Amino acid sequence: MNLLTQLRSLFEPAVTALAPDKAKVPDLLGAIKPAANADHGDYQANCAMAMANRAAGQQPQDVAKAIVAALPANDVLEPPTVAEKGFINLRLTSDFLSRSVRVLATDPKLGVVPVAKPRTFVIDLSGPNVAKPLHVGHLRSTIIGDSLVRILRFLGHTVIGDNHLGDWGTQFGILLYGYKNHRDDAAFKADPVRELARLYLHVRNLAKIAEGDDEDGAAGNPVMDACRTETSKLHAGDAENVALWQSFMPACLKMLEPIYARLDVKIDHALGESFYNPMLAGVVTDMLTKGIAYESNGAVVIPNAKGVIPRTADEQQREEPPAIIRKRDGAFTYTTTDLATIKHRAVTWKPDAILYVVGAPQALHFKTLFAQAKRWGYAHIEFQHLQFGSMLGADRRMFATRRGGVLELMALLDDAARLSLQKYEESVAARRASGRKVYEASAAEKAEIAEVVGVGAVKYADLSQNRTTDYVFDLDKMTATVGNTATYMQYAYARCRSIFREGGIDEARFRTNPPAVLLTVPAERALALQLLKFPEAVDNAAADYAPHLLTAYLWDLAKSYSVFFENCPVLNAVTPELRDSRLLLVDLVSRAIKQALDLLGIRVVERM
RNA sequence: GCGCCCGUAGCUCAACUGGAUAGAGCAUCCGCCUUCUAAGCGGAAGCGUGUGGGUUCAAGUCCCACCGGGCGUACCA
Repeated sequence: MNLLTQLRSLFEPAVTALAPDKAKVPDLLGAIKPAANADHGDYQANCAMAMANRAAGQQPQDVAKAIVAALPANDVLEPPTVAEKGFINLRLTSDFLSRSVRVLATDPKLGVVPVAKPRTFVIDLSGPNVAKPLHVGHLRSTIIGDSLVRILRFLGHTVIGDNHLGDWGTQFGILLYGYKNHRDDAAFKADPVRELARLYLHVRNLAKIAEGDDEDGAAGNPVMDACRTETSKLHAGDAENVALWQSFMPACLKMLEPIYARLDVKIDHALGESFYNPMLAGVVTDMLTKGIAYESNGAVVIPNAKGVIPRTADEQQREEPPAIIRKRDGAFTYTTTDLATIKHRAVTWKPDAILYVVGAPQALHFKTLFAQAKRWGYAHIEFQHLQFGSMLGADRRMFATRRGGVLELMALLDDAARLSLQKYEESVAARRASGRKVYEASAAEKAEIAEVVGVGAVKYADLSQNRTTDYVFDLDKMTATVGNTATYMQYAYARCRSIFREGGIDEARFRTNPPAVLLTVPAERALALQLLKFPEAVDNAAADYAPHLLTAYLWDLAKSYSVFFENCPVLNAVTPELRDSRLLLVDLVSRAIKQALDLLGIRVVERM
């Protein structure tokens, strides 16, 4: 049960009775929120200020008092206090917290109730270009998308993860050109993936010599022109190119498996650009027929989001460009593919929403795409471009394959695991030096810890921020072991488990037949409140499609637990009842941390 | 030129449909290991949110202008 929901329904009758404008009641109830400052209580109701009719001399404070007076009798809240400016401060009763936590212990979903109206989401995530190793630039889309899949699914929604592979684009023209002109047969036989990656870079470099830093460039670059010709031939069904493409694909797809396995990411479908290729001509025809697409300068285009196709030089200066869906040479574009994809998804899965977890540079593309897709017949679908900033190299420039030296994702994870192991060994050495008890992990356990902590660190670093700004990639910061990091949460989890292990206690009884919960000191109360906020955190993360709201919750929870851990002996509690109560809290904390981390796609270890 | 995103402590970032004295972590300084894991805990110091206006009972949040940065801007994806 979501605490906020409970509080809002408690306030609803009083606020409805006193609100001058009944239509605003939902907004007013929305102004009940967690206290900004713990000194003010657990929650606060900020509705009185907006309700007071100052013109009539009504003071917010008086309205607040009236609301409080009209609240139904309940044992949820201590008597609310009213602040000078009209804030109503709410503090949950200890009894309510105790009871609620005890109930929570029996709930496998930790208080999260399935949504009343499940929706169907398609989440477009990861989207690597096959034929090239994944690099750090794909990290964000993959793990943010995966986390959203997990969160929405946990809430009871139907979620379809779809990996829109780049398996048909210009990079295949580059590969075809490279393969035909520069291949090393022995290398291709030995490791096709590496050889294709080499060819890709090699051709880029050839083009770069002719053209400087511009990746694809305009007509006139002989190498890129040749590549484009290969792409066109492939798209036109040229037998040789199609055969080569087919021979490339298995290796390309196989290359993706280990990285997804290591990231613990499972994507339901991988319908790439090639899958949609046969539908593209039909899309263009249909859009032309329906009067959505037009011919312009020899190409077929759809209007910009405003519905305009700027034609004059002056218009082109002021307006956003249209999107080309069929080029002058007859080739289709990724806009065409995306339109076909929308149609296919709409027909196949009948989604209520399609979420695109794609970088910010594509904002204009999606703006145009969504606007015209709605006109095309998909106005009932919620389209969201969940954009994120680019990862920058140490030179503050965007990572890009063409510059070479791009950190491949596998290598990144190797480095992260290695760094994590190093930091773990240092920590163990320090503990040993100070005479502290040290858990002597076996080599196999150490390897497991390094992997779980290292990969977790990389994921958490990304998921814990919701910035649309770019950020500089810094592995050392990502694998930091202090502060708001995955390691801190994993450590808190291990400390929970350690208590049960040391005490030789089976946690099952705390879930099936929970003992009474005693909240005797502030650390226990704070922990209980934090545990009860888990559903709220999941709801918030889902509502905003923002995993970082979940990491913020985890951080608060783990911090509360660390304080509890310092102040509250569990196994040596003064009475058996208090011991049981605290064991219940510890078990719940471990479950909440594990569950929240799982929703982020991050694993835990029992000891570290 | 036009459009989008962004600008919050030295650094990295929060701040939930505008709401109380803008919060964390890192780094710095001080303190805490005979008790369940010190990858921990407690404390100190540090910003008034790029600038200038405006709206509002209330602005980091909304509006306008400007400054600074990033990205995009019809035949790459």
